[in-house]
Amino acid sequence: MSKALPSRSENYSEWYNELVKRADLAENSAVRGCMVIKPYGYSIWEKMQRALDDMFKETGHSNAYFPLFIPKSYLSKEAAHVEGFAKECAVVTHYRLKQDENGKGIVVDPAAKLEEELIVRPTSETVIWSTYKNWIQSYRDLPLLINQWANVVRWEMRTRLFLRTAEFLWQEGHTAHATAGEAIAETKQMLEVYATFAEEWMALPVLRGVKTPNERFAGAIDTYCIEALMQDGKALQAGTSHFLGQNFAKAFDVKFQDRDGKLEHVWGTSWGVSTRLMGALIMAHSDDSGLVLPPKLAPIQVVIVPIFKNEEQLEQLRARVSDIVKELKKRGISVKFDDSDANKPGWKFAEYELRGVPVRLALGMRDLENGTVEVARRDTKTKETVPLEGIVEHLSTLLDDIQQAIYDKAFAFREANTTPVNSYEEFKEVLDGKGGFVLAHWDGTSETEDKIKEETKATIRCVPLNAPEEPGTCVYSGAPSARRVVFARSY
RNA sequence: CGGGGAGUGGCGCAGCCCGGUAGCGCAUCUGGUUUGGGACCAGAGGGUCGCAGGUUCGAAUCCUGUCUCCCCGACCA
Repeated sequence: MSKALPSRSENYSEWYNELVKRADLAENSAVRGCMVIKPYGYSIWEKMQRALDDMFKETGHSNAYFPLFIPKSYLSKEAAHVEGFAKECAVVTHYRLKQDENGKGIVVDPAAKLEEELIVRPTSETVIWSTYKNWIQSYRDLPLLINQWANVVRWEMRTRLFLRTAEFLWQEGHTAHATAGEAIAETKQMLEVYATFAEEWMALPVLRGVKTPNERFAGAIDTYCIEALMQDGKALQAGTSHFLGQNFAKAFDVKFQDRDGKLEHVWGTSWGVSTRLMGALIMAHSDDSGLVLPPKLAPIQVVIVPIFKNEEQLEQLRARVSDIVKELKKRGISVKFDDSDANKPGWKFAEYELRGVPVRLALGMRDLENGTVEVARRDTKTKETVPLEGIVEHLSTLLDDIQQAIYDKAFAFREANTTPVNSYEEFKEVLDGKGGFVLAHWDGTSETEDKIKEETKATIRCVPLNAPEEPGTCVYSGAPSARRVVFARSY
């Protein structure tokens, strides 16, 4: 508890692991690959959920819930889809346990074998489309705009808290439309929702782009994504939005009658973000002292630490602070007054820094006399003494400033770590040096992408949506290319 | 699935090589002194040493088996 965090420069992944545990966000569970999200971590996730859910509602979506279990036969209806997920599915084969006949413990009752095995959902396209078949008959039933908040299971070989766990929490939107154009518009709209959320709430600049066929979602025609850059120079996919074409409509026979009375398959989309966003949030902003949280997602935005020698002094401070607390709450600013006597101020300072509380006030007798308070901001670790008069107003703008400053810092970092290269030599040099996003010409073939991945471990993160036309030649094959794509090593 | 590491009070670890009945730091509890950057003193509670066998008068320590977790790699949204 009193030891310092490992530093980022020394060992980035150890820093991350320790930070997640020490800041009380999550811990490993008894089940391999699964995590326990602790109250402090979960309250950040709840804030994310709230903001996203509001955005989904504003764009016309409704929440619903579909089952955890998927009949095995459903999964195999869309060929590319099974292929993509088959290797990481948890399967339920029995429905009963019984006492072990030779004494101790319980065993699976072999008599209780399921007729058809059930898959624990790795994603819900199949159950949902099998349901949509019954919900959709006419063009009047479209568009169908549904979202669900759920847990999913993907049996990953190697896991890391928040970034890749066997079970994770997410949100998956599944929509059906009358035309391809509408579905594509929906796909792009939701990508923009994600990008806006990342930038405005998480203070995380993201690239908007399209995946190459290699990186595309199993079963999609096109996968759009937002990609963020972490402080160690590795990329992290923060969200995806898929245009499914008519793939699932055909697999599950979902048709509608159009205005002319003709029967046609509907067009689909699906889109999701997960608790992986927590990992992105942590790795993008935090430092060697602990978490740095953007005010909009911080469970506690302002913490007030009283400095006192005895109960009478604490009473005086409490009297002065209670108005401030009331005022802050009135403005929707979450505040904690830590008047516990269990720890000294210095301990509290370190602790709230570790937890990423954006602003800390320290108030002692000296301040009461002078009518001042010490204001410390987490992102810059700077302190200033300001008048108590008008402090609420001051904090309100300060929180906005911090939100912006955190974004600006992350943006500047990304700019400094985005490098155009024109040869394969340069490509490898940048990757092994500073890392980050590498902008390079690519000939558009899977073969080249695979070769580069094999040789450098870098993948094409996306073809940016706003990529300017710029004729050039592929850094690997020398074949002509119309624009640069974004390469990086990634999580 | 391959390579490495580790299972000992709530947490982090030492002890194991060389067997003798478990120790340190943090945390907890009590009392006191403290309080503007991780306080100090005194006292107290808390562990069938991952599990199962074996060797031995005696096993945290030696032997065999087994389970689990973590890290690196392969795999992968």
